[in-house]
Amino acid sequence: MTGLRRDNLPTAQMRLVDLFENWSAGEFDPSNCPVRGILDRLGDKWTTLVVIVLAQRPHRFSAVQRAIPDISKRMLAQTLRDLERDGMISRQVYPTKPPSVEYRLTELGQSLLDPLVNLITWAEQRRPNIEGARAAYDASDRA
Amino acid sequence: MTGLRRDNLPTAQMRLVDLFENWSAGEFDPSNCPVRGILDRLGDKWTTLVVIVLAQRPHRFSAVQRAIPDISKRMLAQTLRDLERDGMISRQVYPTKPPSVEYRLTELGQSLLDPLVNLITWAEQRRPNIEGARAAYDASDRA
DNA sequence: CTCCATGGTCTAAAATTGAGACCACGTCTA
DNA sequence: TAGACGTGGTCTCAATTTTAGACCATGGAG
Repeated sequence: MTGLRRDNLPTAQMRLVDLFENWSAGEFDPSNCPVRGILDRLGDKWTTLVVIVLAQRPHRFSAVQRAIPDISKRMLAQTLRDLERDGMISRQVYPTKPPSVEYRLTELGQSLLDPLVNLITWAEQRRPNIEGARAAYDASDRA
Repeated sequence: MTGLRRDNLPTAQMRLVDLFENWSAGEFDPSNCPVRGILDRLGDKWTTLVVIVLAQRPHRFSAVQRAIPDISKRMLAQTLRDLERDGMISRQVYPTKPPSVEYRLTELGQSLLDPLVNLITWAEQRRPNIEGARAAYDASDRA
């Protein structure tokens, strides 16, 4: 019940309602939702950070590691592999001794930068709100 | 070497370069980066999905669970608690028997919808590219 | 009396992640 | 000539996180 009144709804919300209805219509299998499969990867804790680093300029494996000191080699290798598989970055091997490998954003990877910057900008702008809310919550008895 | 030429750089990338330089300037401690703390939560695998569900309308605990069948109660409870702590959703208890609890987006939560929709739109538009890249990668010997 | 639904918590098992050793190779230093 | 170092990783084992599902108190319906 309580159908949704779509008038007076902000644009983003309306869009989300539409999306959700479409998903639900096609017997929405959340674990099969393609958008979710993509969003999941972005939420990988390391993925966005690596993309931001590669947005500066192409990096070699160990340069990325230096830029993100607290990533383990294991996860860095995996993150880079996943990003390459998704076509977001390219991997170029130079046959020097020892061989060096350069990772760089593809056009697809570049195209992620716009929405990513939007999100970061939002996080920056809303940071005071969020930190305030956290402090208030922690000060209350629920903490 | 290869300092960055900032002319001819797309806007988003330039912005990211600036951000990164600011971060690095202040002896960038990635584990202390506030924006990262916020982005980490959004990448929580369940967080965005819950936000999308609550963007439709307020939901009760079990309604959210029905909307996202493959989330465990434990993680749903935790995700909702974290979102409440961050001031993104509000929790309203109605003293019915048994008591029911309603979760709804706050203004802060609503404000996330815009960047979130951008990201989802990007994912939708680029889905063919990404799936194509995945198929190509898996078909190659690296798989 | 029994079953259902409410909003969770708790425990044990499964999955993911992290720390760090290890590798082959060549080059630089002593 | 012997070590040590840097390259881009992989491998193993331990620590952390997530999941599945039992459980709880309450009250209403049958």
